[in-house]
Amino acid sequence: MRIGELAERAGTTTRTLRYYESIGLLPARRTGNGYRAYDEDDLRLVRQIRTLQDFGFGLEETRPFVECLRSGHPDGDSCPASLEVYRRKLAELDDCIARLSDVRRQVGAQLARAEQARAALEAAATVPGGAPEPRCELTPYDPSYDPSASDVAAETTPRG
Amino acid sequence: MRIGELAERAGTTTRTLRYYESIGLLPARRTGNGYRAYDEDDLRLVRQIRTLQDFGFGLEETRPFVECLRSGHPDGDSCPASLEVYRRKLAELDDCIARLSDVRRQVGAQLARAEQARAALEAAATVPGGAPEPRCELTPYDPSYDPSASDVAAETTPRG
DNA sequence: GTAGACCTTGCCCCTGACGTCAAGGCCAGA
DNA sequence: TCTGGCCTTGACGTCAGGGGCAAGGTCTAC
Repeated sequence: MRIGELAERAGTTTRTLRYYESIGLLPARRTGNGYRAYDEDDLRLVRQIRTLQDFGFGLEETRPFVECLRSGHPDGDSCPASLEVYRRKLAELDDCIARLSDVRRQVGAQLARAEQARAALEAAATVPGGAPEPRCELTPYDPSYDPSASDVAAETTPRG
Repeated sequence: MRIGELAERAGTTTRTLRYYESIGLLPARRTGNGYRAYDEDDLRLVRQIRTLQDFGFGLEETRPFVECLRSGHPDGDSCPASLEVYRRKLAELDDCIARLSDVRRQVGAQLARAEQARAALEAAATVPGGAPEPRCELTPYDPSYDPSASDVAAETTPRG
């Protein structure tokens, strides 16, 4: 099949598939006229990649799974390198969740303190204020708390 | 004070302060020769920004706090807009933690399943007597796989 | 009067995962 | 033959938060 069909069947875009090829993740054979040619195995590779991406894996982290599938294994996680990525990802997730929980606690404490201070002020002088319009922009969570830690989970990017 | 001193006292760089000015977060007065001039209040603003950044706030999210300080309040979170940012951040954190926890659960399940499948395979392969020796950790086109992998004692990354 | 530290603006670079043109090639149907 | 759709490569933009360097201006100390 050609790139348009693969993109449609895999639920992605042609631009994405060309990008995968450009980083060596999904090489494509070519037909006589230069068009990319894919088969059902390539469709499975793309689906494996997208599944892992939904888990927040970066593209580089999907590489062992893709290689595993391409070498003939029935599942992308049948190989030790894939299991290692799983384990590293679990450790990253645990670390990330712990840090976020700590930040949540601190921000919650700051909010409580500031709200109490405001309540005290407003009790002193009752001043009606306008409702602050909340911005509806979705700001993604920032995993770069530690600049040397590889990041995880870009779930808030509208990809799906 | 000039930009170099402010950067040093705030624990950041001159480049960062110029960047803040370029996005309108920290405007600077100018001396006759064009140098940026800052005072102690600006130092407090920068420290407020850095504190919030340590919590994972984006620069845009620090803006209400900075403007609150600049309008004369003793704390950056004395204003309703700042409180609103706190609350939105808390909601984001809760959402993010929930999603990451769910992903963690799913990845953990995948790992357990894949490990069991491998154990079964190796048990079956050991009975005939050959070493399993899977060859899927080869990643031929990958000069630098994970430059920032911290620990986990990654032994299955040959990388060359 | 000059060395050297500090300042200015401006420009290109990086990450990740693509989106969005632009200019042109290939092919099937009317 | 024309039209329209799909394909190609290439280049630039995005978002955040700056890093790094160049060319040149300014100030201070010796």
